[in-house]
Amino acid sequence: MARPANGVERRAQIVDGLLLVMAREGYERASIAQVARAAGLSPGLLHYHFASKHQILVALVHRLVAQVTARAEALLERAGEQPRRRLCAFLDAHVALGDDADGRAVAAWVVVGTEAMRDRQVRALYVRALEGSLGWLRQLVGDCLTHERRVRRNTARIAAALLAAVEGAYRVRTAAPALLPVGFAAPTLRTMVDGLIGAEAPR
Amino acid sequence: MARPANGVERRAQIVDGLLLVMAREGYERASIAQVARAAGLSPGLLHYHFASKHQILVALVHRLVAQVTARAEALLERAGEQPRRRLCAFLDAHVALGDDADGRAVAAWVVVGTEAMRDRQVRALYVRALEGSLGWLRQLVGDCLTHERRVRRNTARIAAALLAAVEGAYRVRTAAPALLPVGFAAPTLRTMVDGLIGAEAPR
Amino acid sequence: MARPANGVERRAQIVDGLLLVMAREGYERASIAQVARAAGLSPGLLHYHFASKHQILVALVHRLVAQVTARAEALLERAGEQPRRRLCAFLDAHVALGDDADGRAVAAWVVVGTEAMRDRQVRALYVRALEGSLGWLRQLVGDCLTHERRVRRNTARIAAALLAAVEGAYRVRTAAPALLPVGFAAPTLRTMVDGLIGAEAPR
Amino acid sequence: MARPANGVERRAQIVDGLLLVMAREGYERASIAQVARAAGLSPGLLHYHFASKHQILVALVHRLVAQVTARAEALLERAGEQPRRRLCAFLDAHVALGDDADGRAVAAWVVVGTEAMRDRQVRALYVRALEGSLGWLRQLVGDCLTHERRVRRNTARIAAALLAAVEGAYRVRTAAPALLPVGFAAPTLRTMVDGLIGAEAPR
DNA sequence: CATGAATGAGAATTCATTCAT
DNA sequence: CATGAATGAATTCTCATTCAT
Repeated sequence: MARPANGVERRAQIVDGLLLVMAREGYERASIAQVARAAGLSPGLLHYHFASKHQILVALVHRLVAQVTARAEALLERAGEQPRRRLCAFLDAHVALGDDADGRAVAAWVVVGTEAMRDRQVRALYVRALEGSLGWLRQLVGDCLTHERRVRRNTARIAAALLAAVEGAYRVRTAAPALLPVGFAAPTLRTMVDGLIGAEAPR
Repeated sequence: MARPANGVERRAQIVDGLLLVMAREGYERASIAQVARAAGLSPGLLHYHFASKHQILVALVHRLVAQVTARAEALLERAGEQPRRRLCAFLDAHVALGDDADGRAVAAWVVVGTEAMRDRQVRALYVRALEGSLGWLRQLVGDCLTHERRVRRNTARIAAALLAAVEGAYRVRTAAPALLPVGFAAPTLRTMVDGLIGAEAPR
Repeated sequence: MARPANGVERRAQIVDGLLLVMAREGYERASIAQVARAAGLSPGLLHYHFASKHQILVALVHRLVAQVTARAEALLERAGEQPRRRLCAFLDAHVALGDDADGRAVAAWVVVGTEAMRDRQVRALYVRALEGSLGWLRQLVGDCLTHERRVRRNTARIAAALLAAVEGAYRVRTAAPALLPVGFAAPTLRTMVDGLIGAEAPR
Repeated sequence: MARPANGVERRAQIVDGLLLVMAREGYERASIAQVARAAGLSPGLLHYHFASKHQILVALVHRLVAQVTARAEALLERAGEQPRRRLCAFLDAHVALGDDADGRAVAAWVVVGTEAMRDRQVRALYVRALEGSLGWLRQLVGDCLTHERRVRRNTARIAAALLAAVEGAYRVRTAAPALLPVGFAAPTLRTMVDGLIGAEAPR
């Protein structure tokens, strides 16, 4: 047999490279050469495994979405049955990020959101991801309200507020980390949950 | 006099051009030629009035900040004395945007936030702007709590949550307008205010 | 005023450069850098005046067609009324080419014909040019037959035969000049005319 | 035995692949990867059997020449002794091509002719092929004239005219099939034969 | 023989910036 | 001030060729 097939690993390696560079430089300035260097590969190889730089970006978006989804599932698993705990676990999965890798993933996600403005395919994936999150949030918020015997009239609005706060926290932390330091977003969102859920009238 | 006004107008025209193109294409892809066309000027002239493309971006950031500041001041002026009304007026100044020009300004602001990741100067301005907003929010939230005789322990956190929600609303609306349509962010933020302020314990 | 507008001349210069290089190397191998050098311009300037290499090719095709058309018109003008002389003048305009510039134009035309195989736009222009020639040939051949009181049944076929011979003469001369030396194609085509017209039955 | 036949087959397969792709894309744009795919082989294998892409082209030229030669011989065989019939049989071998494979071979031949402009080796083969055809045509035209007791002064010219018409018919049919549809070239060439031979003076 | 990953040179194209007019 | 032509570096992408397996 020949040099063993390694398409999957290489692609992952390349996507990692883009993640790394993009978190620092943004998408446009993440040149193929830089990404290749970050991945420890030759520039030509990137185009052997991906048709275009754009396709690497698409693969990266897929990966970021899968990552946060997996994280959320894991935390929900451990969170048990209590609705408030589940809601907070879901939010933690998104914002309670600590190490450098997380920071870079968040930065990359911020860049992705901006690229979504002008790129159909990225936008479609980005919107789908947000829709997914919004769906989860509605479910989890609704569960809280039901469990606490409160009116559910504002479920959608509360979910949207939480989603916006999560996305905003990413942005703020990435560009202005001093304003919203690591470990600050999670309790802030808990305050939001307490306020938003707690303010709903009993049924 | 060498007509200094002309310089000011021209600069404003150019900044407008960048705003327009950047809202569509992002910063890197907003070429000088495109910006010049959008501004109705010749490409060479842009480098007569600005030393570099980067300086146009800096001027644009200044302008976006000034715009939203002016807006907030105007709304606060009209809001009267009632603290809740003042807080909501400030938030409205940020998110209750309706026409196309506003949409483009928001999109440009989102791009600015992403450029802040990699550009010292833009970051400094962006952070200062967020700090300014955060300061106002702390003040206004604190006023509400004081006025309603509630504990002020969570003031900073509530302000941060509102700031994140505002920035997040920009992002979501720009890339996924269907999820957070125009006219939706403002009431959502009012729900947040009601929840976050109302949940604080009486003093 | 600024550096004087010179778009037309520059474009012509660039098209000349492509003609020169393409006659030697073919279209694909005629790199922008080579064409620029041949034209005495910087590579970037080619893309200032043309959106793409392909557009230079299109402009070149237009020019080659215009050139041979002008040539044919001039010769027909001088040929007078006699139908045979007019037909031969038209054919001469196509094949009685002598100097180096002509040789390069013929070589470029051969390359164009091959590019027409895979390029819509070039094909459209090439086909239109051949249709034009065929139209003229039908007219001129028909005139001969009428004037000599012969049946006109084979007009189309004779015209097609002459067109094929002309295009074939280009090809053969370009790749194998020894087989069909300069100054040989014209009398050969006269022989064809004599044979093809002369063989038609009297009416 | 190390299965030498395999090598021959593989080489033929590869040449087929080039023929296929080249008829569509031209030589430069026929990438090794495409040719390999068309041949159902792996890219690496092409360079095991051929030292370079160029060598595949050379092999293809050999094959195209051999094919048309074999075709001509077969038709001459069946044409019997009558000189006119033999001449027409020879021309038919070249232009009376009907199926897709023929069309592709013709297209490839057109490409070869253009590559001959800039490639010594290809030019040598192309010229030799044309010389061969021209030799045959001179012979066959001469036989006709002799048999019909006509002067042979124009033999070379008539042969050259027929050769040009054949090569031109290839070109026109490939790029502008509507102008010279399949099944049209053969009778057109017969008209030429009739005209050119018939016009020669009796001896 | 066969595979397909890997390389690196070179291609077209873009574009901020400069500058002659 | 204003123009738009000109430059050259950087970028993405292609591809013949090599080579480890």
